[in-house]
Amino acid sequence: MSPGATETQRVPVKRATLAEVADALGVGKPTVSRALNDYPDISDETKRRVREMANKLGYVGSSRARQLQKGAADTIGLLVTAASEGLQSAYQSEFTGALAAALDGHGLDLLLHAVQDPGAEIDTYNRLWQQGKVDGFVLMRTRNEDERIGFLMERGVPFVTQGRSDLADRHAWIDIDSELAFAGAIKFLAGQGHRRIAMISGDPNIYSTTLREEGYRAGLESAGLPFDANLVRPGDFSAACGRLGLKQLVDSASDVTAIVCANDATAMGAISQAHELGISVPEQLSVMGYDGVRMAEMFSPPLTTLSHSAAESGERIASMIVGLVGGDAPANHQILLPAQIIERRSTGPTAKD
Amino acid sequence: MSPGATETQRVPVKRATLAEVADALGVGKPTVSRALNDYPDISDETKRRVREMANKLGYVGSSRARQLQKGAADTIGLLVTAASEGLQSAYQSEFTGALAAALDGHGLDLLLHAVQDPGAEIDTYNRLWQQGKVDGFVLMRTRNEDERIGFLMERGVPFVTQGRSDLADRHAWIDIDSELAFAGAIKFLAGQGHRRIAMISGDPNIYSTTLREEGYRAGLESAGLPFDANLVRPGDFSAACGRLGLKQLVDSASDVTAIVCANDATAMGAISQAHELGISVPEQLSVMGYDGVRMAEMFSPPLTTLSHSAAESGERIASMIVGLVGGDAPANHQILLPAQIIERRSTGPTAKD
DNA sequence: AACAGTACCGAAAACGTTTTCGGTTGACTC
DNA sequence: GAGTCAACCGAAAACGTTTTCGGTACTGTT
Repeated sequence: MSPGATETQRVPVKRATLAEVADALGVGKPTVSRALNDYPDISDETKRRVREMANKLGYVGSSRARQLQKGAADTIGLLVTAASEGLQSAYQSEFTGALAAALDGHGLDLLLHAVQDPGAEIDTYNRLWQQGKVDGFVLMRTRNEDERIGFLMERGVPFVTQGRSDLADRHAWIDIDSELAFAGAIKFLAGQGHRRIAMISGDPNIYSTTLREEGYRAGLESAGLPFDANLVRPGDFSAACGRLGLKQLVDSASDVTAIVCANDATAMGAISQAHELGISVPEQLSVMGYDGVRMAEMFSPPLTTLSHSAAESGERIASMIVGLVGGDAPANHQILLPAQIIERRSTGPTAKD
Repeated sequence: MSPGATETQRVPVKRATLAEVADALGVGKPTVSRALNDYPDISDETKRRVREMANKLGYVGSSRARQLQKGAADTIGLLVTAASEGLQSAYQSEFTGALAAALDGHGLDLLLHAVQDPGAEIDTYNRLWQQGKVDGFVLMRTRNEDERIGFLMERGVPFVTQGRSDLADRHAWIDIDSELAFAGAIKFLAGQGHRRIAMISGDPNIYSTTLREEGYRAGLESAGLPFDANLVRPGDFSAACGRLGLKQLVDSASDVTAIVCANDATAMGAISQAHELGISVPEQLSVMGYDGVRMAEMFSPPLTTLSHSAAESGERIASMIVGLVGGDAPANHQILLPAQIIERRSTGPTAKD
């Protein structure tokens, strides 16, 4: 009804400020601040009145001013490199979603940054930290000689890695016991009669790749099977390398009856290639994945895989980073979670033998 | 080697401040500020000296203080609802990665927030905006009666939606012409001899779902095929609904020879179910997806799909939101992009007929 | 020699919180 | 009735930038 009604549409509604709430109530700013933050030295009656008025005015404190004063951003940074997998990988994105949800539970937001130029990665960590846009970081997929870890450790920046590293005893991490998992996978396959079990591995720069290969090797050994270097093909966690790896294995080692893959995407690629080559899964060839992404269940055939929970990893990491930002020592925050075999229909007893 | 070496580990390195740079140079703070921001009223010589010293001291301006003064956060918010697909969906996560990368190109960061309780969604938009943590939003997957749109419009908050809405002429959006795309898909399938073409649709709450169905219908009409309501099955963009939908179609309309799906995940689910039922794709049944996610290529059989580029959508949206935050009128920012058929091996000429 | 004009720079205010430190009130003790 | 103590609140400073507004010094003009 007011004459200026039409204007309100475009005018960016001015946010209420702390001083306005204080003035409206005839009290001081600190009183309002402390009342809203539930300090003990404000009477219940005053708290009630303050909250009421704040509500009435639609007051929401400026996080910008709060950040400046408190020195905290209530935000955790997560960098993905556009070049490498980043959010392209199913597991990584499931994990990212879970992490964001878990952080929300702690009142933290997640700052997602995609770095284009790999050379600018460290700079970006530095900038986000120095600028004060984040209170800490989560690092996905630790790498061999991971320079990010040393960089952040030197500066005392709180961070948690997903995956161990060479410096694992000195920083916070969460990881899946992939070594044990792959050893278990071999045992499982050997138990189904497989004798020639190949592996399509992951990106050699990723720390966990070596562990997975060692698990494969250990599993072979404990099953009394010989290790044959020709049976482990390099990869990069993509579906494409699964296709390629399978092709190579078929050409060079046609007696292989089972393949374990570094992750689900690779396994799907391998199966897809097998189908094209007229090899039926699991009748002629068993294929196993790792991670247990949602899509694995819907693949054809549904994928047998080594599953671990992105939601749990996300929650544990969220708790950890909260602790670290609060001043906890990193060495107290190290968790190794197990993966478990989910048997579906991409594996089965071998026909040969 | 220095005696205090071990201490540096934990001491949070104090960040250099603007005043320190100014003092070190014997100039005033505004000079440093303007020099670093390349204002014209600072001599080149002074700029050089300031930059040099800033570099030497490792100075990186506090974005907290800057935000408070400038009133901008240089951050765009993206909310995903944990309940619905969120980052679980392959296309959504590809798009999110692309968006983050594109925003980076404009000097913006992306704040990713996962809302747990759907009822708190609007509150979260409100909070992030009022707090000043973000300068604007990107909304994924517009819904029917999308309350977010009205809420943000009323408050003059800059935002871009991915997908149109009832209020499409009054806000900024980018969308794929899915109606045209699905009509094209039907034409394509009809051209291969298919006469009974079914559809497994998407989440009925999502705005685009209706458009896709209308495209299906229009395609049928222009191919001279009758519309049969029993041939369109409801869905929710998941692989699970693809499985279910296919099962139902096989049971109730066994003469169907082709199916278009609301997205790739649904198509993969449908194919996986078909395989289990002993139906071969594409010999007995053609299946088509939508979105063109990366995994589609690696599926078995590789998926014929209506593809559109997440990277392009991300870039266009990034440019748009930059403009809007800068004060552009929303009505100038509306883009409809085409999808194109990528023919792979999940479709083929029908055997019947 | 006085003036206008230009190029460069600095003091102080401003952004909106939280913290520090002290001040006022009333109840309670001896 | 002076003194002590708790409970509650406010003025001013602080966080680290950017903006406003003006000031100085020099150049060139009359």
